Amino acid sequence: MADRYDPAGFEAQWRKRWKDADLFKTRSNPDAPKFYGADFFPYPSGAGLSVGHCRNYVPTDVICRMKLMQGFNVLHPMGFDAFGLPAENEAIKKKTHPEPMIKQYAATYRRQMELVGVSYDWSRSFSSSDKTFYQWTQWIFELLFKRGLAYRSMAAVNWDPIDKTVLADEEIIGGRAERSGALVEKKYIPQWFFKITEYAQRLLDDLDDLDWPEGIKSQQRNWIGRSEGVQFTMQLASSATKALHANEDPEFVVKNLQNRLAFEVFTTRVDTVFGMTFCVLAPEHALLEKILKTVDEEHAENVRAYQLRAKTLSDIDRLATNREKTGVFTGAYAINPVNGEQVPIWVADYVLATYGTGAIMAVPGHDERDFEFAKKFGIDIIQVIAPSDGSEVVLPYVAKDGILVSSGEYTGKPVFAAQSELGIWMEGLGIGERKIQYRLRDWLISRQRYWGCPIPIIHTKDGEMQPVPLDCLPVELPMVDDYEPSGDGTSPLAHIPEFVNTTDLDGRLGQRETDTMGGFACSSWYFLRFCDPANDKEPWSFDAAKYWMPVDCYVGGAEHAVMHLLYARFWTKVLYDAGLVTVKEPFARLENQGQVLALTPYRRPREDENLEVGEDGVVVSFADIANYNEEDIFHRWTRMSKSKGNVVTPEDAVESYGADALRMYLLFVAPFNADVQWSNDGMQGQVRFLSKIFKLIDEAKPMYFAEWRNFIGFEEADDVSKDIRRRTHKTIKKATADIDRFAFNTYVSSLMIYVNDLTDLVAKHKANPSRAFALSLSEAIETLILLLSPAAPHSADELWHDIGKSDFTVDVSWPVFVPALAVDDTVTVAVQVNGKLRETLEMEADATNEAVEAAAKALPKVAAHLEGKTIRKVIVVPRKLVNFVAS
RNA sequence: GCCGGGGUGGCGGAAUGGUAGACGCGGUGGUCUCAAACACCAUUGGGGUUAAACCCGUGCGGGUUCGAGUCCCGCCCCCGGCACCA
Repeated sequence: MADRYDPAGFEAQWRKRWKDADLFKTRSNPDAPKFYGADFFPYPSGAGLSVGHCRNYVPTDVICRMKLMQGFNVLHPMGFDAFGLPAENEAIKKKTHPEPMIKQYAATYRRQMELVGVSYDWSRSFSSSDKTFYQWTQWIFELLFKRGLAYRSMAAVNWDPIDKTVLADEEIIGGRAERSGALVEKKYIPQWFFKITEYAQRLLDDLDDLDWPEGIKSQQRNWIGRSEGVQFTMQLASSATKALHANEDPEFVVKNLQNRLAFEVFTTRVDTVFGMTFCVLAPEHALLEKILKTVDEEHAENVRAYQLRAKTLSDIDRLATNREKTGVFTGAYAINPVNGEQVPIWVADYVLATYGTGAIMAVPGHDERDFEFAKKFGIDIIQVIAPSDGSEVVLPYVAKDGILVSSGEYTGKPVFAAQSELGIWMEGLGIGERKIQYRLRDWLISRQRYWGCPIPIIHTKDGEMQPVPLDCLPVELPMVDDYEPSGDGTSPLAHIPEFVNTTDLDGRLGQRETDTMGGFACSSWYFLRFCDPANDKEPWSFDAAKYWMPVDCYVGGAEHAVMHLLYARFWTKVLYDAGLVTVKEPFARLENQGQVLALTPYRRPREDENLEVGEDGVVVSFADIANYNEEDIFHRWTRMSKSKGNVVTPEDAVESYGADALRMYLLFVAPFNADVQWSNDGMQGQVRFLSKIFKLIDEAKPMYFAEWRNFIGFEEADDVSKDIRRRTHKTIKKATADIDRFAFNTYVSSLMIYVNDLTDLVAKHKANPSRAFALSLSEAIETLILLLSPAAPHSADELWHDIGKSDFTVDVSWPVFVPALAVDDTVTVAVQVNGKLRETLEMEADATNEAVEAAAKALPKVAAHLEGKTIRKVIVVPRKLVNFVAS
């Protein structure tokens, strides 16, 4: 073996051997447990992979390789999220078609993934744009349609005037399109939705049992946004009857106003209902039309003008933070059902048409927003909740800790009691009900774009919608030259007569739906297809999904915390309800990797320059730095991206340092979920470590005895051999547990410690090794190589081969921890006086507490600190610590 | 503002309530070399000392405990998400 570590000399060779042996083909040993490890479905961008992407794939690979060695049947697949806007936009830009383009990009991704030695089973790979895949995406769409979970509805959508497409709410950041940066406009067109709201409660409840990061679960909970409250009816009082009922019994009033105009309000604070001094309708509220007919012209005019303004205001203006409240009085009044009081009805855009009922009761005494509004327009503000301790408060008092005041017969009741009693009272009267409201909206799936999965629906002459018969699927995306957005808001497919014109189930002329599905549809079930990717009869066989699901470990970026994961959970639940899968949740465990940041040079902007959003300087290329004054250049850690020119590719890294060094570096540099700062020095450190291992094994090889396992039990162990075995088994325990808990940095560090220790021991004993030493060293060498194998598989196989083995390390059993061999003979005991460390003490591991205490007390330093003091108490933690409490 | 995650040497980071700073990077000194790079050895939280002893140290202020980076209370700062959700 070369004494210099030379990855270029062996890494490629091993990759070829793995491929020739079809080493990573999914195995199905009937007696073995299964492990399904998956990475998020990547879009294969034209820029190719950076080392940043490897930060996702390498750790998943490590845990999958370990599971493989532990005897699991491992499903470790990779495929490509090929449909969607990014691909389409790039193809347009490059004046090519997305189909061949994406194929080529995917091939590059695959080549790069193979270059770093990731153990995917490529025989199971597919792209979401493959007919054999999207046929089943359509199949599932129809399943949803038939179950009443897919519907079409006229809806205000977010129109991106640059991409000329409709955006989901989630694709908009601060009123601008996430991708194009365009100011988003509103547009009304018919849209397809999935009824995810029907699953809101289950999506919320089932989060509890998932082994996911708390932050992600919490984001999903917020997104679903459950709130409990009361929805009740507000009757309108005409201005003529305004004074009429002022002092009458509320129940009488309510009963006698049944035929009037009315609207519903939802509140989570029904306990504050006696504090209502006005109510507010959203400008889009349907009832306004009717209300305006009952009021004088001046008020009606004002309201109409306000409605118009609200409509033309872009979302960015309307939702701008800290914006002053606006609104107008309608001239009409509504009746507070609990006390018969009449309150003015206002229109204001701080009430959202899309949440709750689009109308609220306003209690300025106990709600910040209502308070602000009342203050501005001079509306009464009254207090109906007071702190339990009787203290004075400044309104608005929004805390729920308190009792009701000035609230009729409810005065004196605690907030929580009043909430439930008022709810029950209203239910009894039939004017309201206790209700649960969700913030979650239905999932908008339509895209008016070409490059997506066609929605398999036929519109008949009578306006009926029929699902395309299952045996006619897939509805193929036609291969056309011109697929650019039509710019009129319809899909490019709408302009292809051969596609649109078809016959319906009854043989009459019909038209195909021309919208395509957003990419989230594909990524909501691809993990099921991996279970049975070649199936041409059904999307997956029940048994295959039953065997492999759920994904045991799902790894990807936290940026998909809400959308992808929520949608995939939703589809899984629907499929569960349909009896097609046996799991209610697709991903048992989720891990989010951190990003890889690169140090990027910037220059200070010139005075007249406009900066990119969120930037405080202009990116300069590394080559250009020399052209600027030193004081005008500064560096930032930013995400690697092509536009910043700071990308390090796997090719770069592998060429300079080797694939294993790259893998080791990514694992070691920081905890898995933390962002890391790319460093060539860090890479060099891993090269150093790997070459240390090669050197160690080269040194130890003369003492290596392949049959150690058959003899080690019969040889009397000396202190050194016991020591080696102790270190070996402690390292097995630590490495195994660390990989399982995604603590890859400490896994690598435990190997470093192990290598350092072994190197010292070998140097010390190689001149005169005992037989016991050689045997335990042989165990150590094999263990080291095997423990290294998931992280640095090329090196491990090279070393394994070098000590005379002919199999691949992934085919060898993972080392087994033997607790008895890891037990310490002697331990270091910390000796404290009054909690301060004064000395340490070597003791036999089985020394009694008394012996330890006596030995500790006898230590000169300890004795000095105890001098002249009385020992009040002695705390002995066996094998760890003695603490003398003295004064 | 609300929700979530964090704040530990020059840097990345270790640490079931029990020896803070494992492991690595960088630095310093040395060996090798004509020289450099690589590599190797030693050293490396701050103060203090010839060397020790000793003192100070995990964002800040309190508390619980024999003992707190770790638990509790109150703040400050950073990162991510949501943002008029009634």
